[in-house]
Amino acid sequence: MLDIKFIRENPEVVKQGIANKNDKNRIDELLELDKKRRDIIAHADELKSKRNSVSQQVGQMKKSGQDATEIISEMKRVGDEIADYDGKLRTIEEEIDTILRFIPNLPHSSVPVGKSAEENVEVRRWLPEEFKFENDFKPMDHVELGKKLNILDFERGAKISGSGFPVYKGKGATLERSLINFMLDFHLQNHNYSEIFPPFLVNKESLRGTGQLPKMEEDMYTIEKDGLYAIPTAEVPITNIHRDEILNERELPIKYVGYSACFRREAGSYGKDSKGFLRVHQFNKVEMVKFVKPETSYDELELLVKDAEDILQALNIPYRILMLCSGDLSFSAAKCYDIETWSPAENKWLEASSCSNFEDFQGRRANIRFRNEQTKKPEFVHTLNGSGLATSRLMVSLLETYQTPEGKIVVPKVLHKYTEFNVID
RNA sequence: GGAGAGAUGGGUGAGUGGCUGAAACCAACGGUUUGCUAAACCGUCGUAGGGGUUAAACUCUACCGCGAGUUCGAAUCUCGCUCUCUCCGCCA
Repeated sequence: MLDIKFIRENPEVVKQGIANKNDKNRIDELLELDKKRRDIIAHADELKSKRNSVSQQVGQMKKSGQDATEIISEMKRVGDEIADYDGKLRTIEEEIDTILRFIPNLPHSSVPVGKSAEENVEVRRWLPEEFKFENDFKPMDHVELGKKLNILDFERGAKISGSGFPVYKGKGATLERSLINFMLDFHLQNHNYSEIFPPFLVNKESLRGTGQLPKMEEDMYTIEKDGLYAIPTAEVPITNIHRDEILNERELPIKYVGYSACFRREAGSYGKDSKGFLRVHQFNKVEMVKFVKPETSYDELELLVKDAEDILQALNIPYRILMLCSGDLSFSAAKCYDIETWSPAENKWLEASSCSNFEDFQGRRANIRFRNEQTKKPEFVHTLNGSGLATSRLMVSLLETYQTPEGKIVVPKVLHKYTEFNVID
C-alpha cells in the first residue's frame, strides 16, 4: 500500500509509476475522496469536541442539583449529527481503502521501464566449468527421466488430486527432501538466517498484509468453512510473523528462512508451459524473508540474490539473473531479480527464484514497524523476500543437466550426505 | 465438541458510568551525584488521524481484544464475535 500523503503530494509521480507497471490508475478519484474525508473529519471532530466539553458540564450540573434537561436534549441532537458524519466517514474510508489496496507498488528508479517479460534485462549469468549449451547426446526431458527411473509420477498425482499435483517416488522423493534440507542448512550455516517452519494455511488478514489479497483472490485455494487460504508461498506466513508489531531497531535486519509447500491455482494458465513440473499446483520452496531498515534495503536485495546464487553454484547448475522491467514486476514489488536455471531438454531458461524488495509497501499494509532510535518514532520496515529456491523448476534443471547418456542421474556432490546414494538408475 | 476464567500502554497490573489517555511498579531514555561499577535522586516516556507550522511549538479527535448497542457522557453497562488459559471428551 502506498502512503496516501505521498499520493496527495506527488500525484503525477504515482500516476507515472502505475502506468509503467501497466496498471490503470484511479488517483484523481482517490484524491477527491481524500479531500471529502478530511472535510468530514474536521466537521465531526468539532462537534465531538463540543459534546465532550458540554457533557462534562452536565455532570457538574447534576452534581450540584441543577436542571440539565435542555442541554441534554440539545446534545442528543448533536450526537445524532455526529453519528451521521461518522457513518459517511466510514463509507468514504472504505472506498478509499478499496482503491488504495488495488494500487500497485511503484517501480524503483533503477528498474528499466518496459511492457512485458521480453524487456527484462539479463544482468549476469553463471555457468559451471566446461559447461556447454550443446549436449553430445540428445537429453531426455524431466518427465521422461522421471518415468524411466520411476521417481516421478504425474499420472497418479492427477488421479489422487488432479493435474499439477506431482507424486515423488523412491529416490525421487529422497532427492526432493534432500534438496530442501540442503538448501535450508546452507542458508542457516552460511548466510545467517534463522529457521521458521510456518503454517501452510493462513487467514485473510495475512494475505492482505503481503498483498496477495484483494487482487489475487482467484489464484488461491480456499478453505471456506474456516475462512482459510492455502499459502501460495511461505512469504505470506513468514512476513506476517511481525504483523502489527513495532520491532526494536537493534534487531534489524531480521532474516528468516523457511520451507513450505506452495499452492497455486494458476487459474487461466492451462496449456502454456504446463508439462510436468513446469507449472504445478503444489510445489516445494525454501523462502528467505528479510525485515530491514529502509536505507539498507537495496543493498539487502543484492545480498539476497547472492544467497540464492550460492545454492546454485554449490549445486553446479547454470543460471542467469534477470532484472525485471517495470511491466513484469509483481503487484507489491518495487524491484525484482529473477533467477533462471538452464533446462537442456526444453532448451531454455526456467524461473527458479524471484528476489524482491517491497520497500515499505508490505510494511504499511501489514503494519510492521521499527522504532527509530534517533527520532524515537515508529517507521515502517522494508521487507524483502526471495526463493532460495523453488524445488520443482530447479529439479527440472537438476535432473536434465545431471543425466548421463545412458539416462542415469548423477547426484550432485553436495547432496550426497543427504541422499546417501550417488546415482539414480 | 462441553464447562469455566480472562483479554488494559514495551512488561506486570489498578481501575464498575463524568475528576482516566488511563494509578503504581518494572523496563527504556536524558540528567544530577560518583575513583570505577552499582545505588540513590530528578525528569522524559503509547499509537493513529485532522488542523497548524518551512520545520517545530501548539491544538482537536479517536483508540483499554474486535464489532454493534444503551447514554448528554462508556475502559467501566448490554449483545455478538475472536483469541488465550484451565478442566472434561475426542484425536495425529
